[in-house]
Amino acid sequence: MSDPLDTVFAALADPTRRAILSMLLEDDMAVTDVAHPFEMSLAAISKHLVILSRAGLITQEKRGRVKWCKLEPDAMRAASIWMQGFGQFEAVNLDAFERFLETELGTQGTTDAD
Amino acid sequence: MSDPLDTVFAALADPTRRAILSMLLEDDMAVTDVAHPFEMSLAAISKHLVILSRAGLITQEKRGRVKWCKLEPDAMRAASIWMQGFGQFEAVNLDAFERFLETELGTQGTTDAD
DNA sequence: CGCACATTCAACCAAATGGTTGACGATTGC
DNA sequence: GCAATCGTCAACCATTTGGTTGAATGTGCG
Repeated sequence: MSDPLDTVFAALADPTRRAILSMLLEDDMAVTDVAHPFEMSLAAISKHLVILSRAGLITQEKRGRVKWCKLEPDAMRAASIWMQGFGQFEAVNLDAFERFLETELGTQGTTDAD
Repeated sequence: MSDPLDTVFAALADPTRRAILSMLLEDDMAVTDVAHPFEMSLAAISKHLVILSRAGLITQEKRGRVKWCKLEPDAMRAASIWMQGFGQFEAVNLDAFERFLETELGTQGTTDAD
């Protein structure tokens, strides 16, 4: 798994990780807070974050005892461009995108973070 | 793994499968011909094709004893749109795309189909 | 100092992945 | 009809993945 496309696509193949990325779209977050909405141990989330990190999709910066996670959307460029070569997709159809994001976020079962 | 994004991204995470998709970009192909450039058994390729099929990225039609594989780029739309929500990537930058496809194809070790 | 908190490490586990080989069911062509 | 070809199936294997728990490390706070 040396090709960056391998690691990026593999990282995106897991719904938990995609949900984490969606959360980080709103704001940087501490590991504990990332973990909060999921019904899964902190250690499991920590592993997911490592995978996202290795794929370059997030960066983590430790401030004090808290490690902050920051989305790095540029890591998706290569993968996005690769995919677009197949479909010659036009520029983002924002309506479709919004419906999609809603569906995606709405079906995670993780949405009722209080 | 019921979410279509799961299956599409997972399918794309493997370099052999991405190479197959690139090959199908040029033309429909029979399973045996898809397998030819790879140093791997026909059965292995057959499995990869099942995965691509289940992800909707290809369709297969049996004509006689030959099964033809056809690229279905529309299956990437959802995933592509999902990704674009993160980066607001512009529509295909063709230069960048071509460099990428070249890199991608050039690093597969699958290019010397005779 | 000493405890509570934030995060990772280590060991472990079940299930999935990516590959192999060999047998098998269709189909075609001599 | 029979042999060769196309492709999948089944069984098997090693490795990876995604999760668990419990201990360890590092940091802040009263």
